[in-house]
Amino acid sequence: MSIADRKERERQEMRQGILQAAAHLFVTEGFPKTTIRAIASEIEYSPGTIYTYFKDKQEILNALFHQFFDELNIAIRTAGEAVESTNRLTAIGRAYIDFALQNPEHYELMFLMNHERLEKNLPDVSPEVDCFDAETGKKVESAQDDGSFQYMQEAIQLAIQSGRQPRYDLHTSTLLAWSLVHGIVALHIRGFLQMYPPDYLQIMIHHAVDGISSSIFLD
Amino acid sequence: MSIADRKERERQEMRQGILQAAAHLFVTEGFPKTTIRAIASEIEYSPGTIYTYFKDKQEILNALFHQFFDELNIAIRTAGEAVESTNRLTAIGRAYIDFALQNPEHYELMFLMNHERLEKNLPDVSPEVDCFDAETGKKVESAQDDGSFQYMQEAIQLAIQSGRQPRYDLHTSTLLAWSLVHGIVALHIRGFLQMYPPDYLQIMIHHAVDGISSSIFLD
DNA sequence: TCAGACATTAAACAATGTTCATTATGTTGG
DNA sequence: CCAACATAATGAACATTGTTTAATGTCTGA
Repeated sequence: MSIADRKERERQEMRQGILQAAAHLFVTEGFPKTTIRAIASEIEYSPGTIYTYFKDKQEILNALFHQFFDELNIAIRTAGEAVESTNRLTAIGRAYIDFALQNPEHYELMFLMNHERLEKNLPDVSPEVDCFDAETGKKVESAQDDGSFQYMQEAIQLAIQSGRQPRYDLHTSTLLAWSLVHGIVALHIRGFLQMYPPDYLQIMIHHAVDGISSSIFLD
Repeated sequence: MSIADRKERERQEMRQGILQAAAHLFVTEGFPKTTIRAIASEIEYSPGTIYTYFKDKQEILNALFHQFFDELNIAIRTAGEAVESTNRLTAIGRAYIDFALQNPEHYELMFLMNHERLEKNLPDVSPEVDCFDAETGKKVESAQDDGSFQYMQEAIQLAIQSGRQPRYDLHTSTLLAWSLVHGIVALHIRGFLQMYPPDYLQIMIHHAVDGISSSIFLD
């Protein structure tokens, strides 16, 4: 079965090549310029060939979507593990904002764009939601436990276990923390913070990172 | 000059008709279905006629953009003026979230979509930024003073003048408040909060509205 | 060797935003 | 009232999208 293996390998390499070209165009030229024809041209194939490896354009975006989330997760966890659990939430927030500001096109595809046909598995963000399930009444354990959001939730839980006084329940705290950092970078990327001088914006963002903790903890 | 007046009036009526048709399509069918041809069909004219009244599609979106911001501003100010200044910030936050959740397509166009060619005057959101100007060193008074963001900033200032202890300076406080509410609704509209049962999400959002104050005030 | 599976391509398709020559209509000056 | 002109509306056409397909080539497996 060696030939079939090679074929499959070549197929995956082609897929990766297409994804790489798409990601490159996406980052360097922006989304509108990332057309099927441009991707095909980048890898020096005809447009039709793309459809041998991906069902449609959305499937390419899906793949990039997951790929970018993996990058975010790595960045978040790396930053989180580098500090002790008491500072973890702040470190995560800082890493999240840095990721978004340094990879605005990634963040665009991940959180800002409207995907419609995206299969919203969100396999790498969702936290476990085991709070009261409305229908069955029993807790539902999510199979997912390696997402950034989940990790943020764990960091908050660790802080609580370390003695910090939470203002709200765990899920609400996590939502507030996530909303705060997402809100800042989303507004910034969309140009709604342009009226602030860059230096001052940096200071405000720095304060905001500290603000994550103070907004969800009493002490 | 009565005939010229009538012509100008008819022209504005046609513009309004086009905008109304576009807004209707936008809300009922969503953005992708809001094509020039669909708008033209809605008002029973040929597609080319649209270009007699608008330079291109982006100009139509610009007009809707401003129109929707006017609606948001009215909603915010109405909610704000209905309560005394101590509760104003919370009322504004609640109104902001309600507007976004009840008019997701509006919010989509206003804050979520990527406009690129949009002339970012943002004539109805921006606050005055009179903090230290990097170049000249002197404060720059913005001509703009009726935006929702500006109004939120004033509400925070009122709260401070009423004796509340701010955790950060005024601009940072305003940014945090706005980021928090925008973050929540942006994540929700993009489907990132789907794992929460709707009832529970409502409770969290309710907590979040209270959280605006507690995140920027010490007391 | 040969038949079938597969990859690649160019061409074509439909739908988009946009432009343009043509037609029609209404306005204005004499 | 008529002739010239400005303007608006139209349908056809254009370029650019994503996508499909028939044809061609290539490679694999028996």
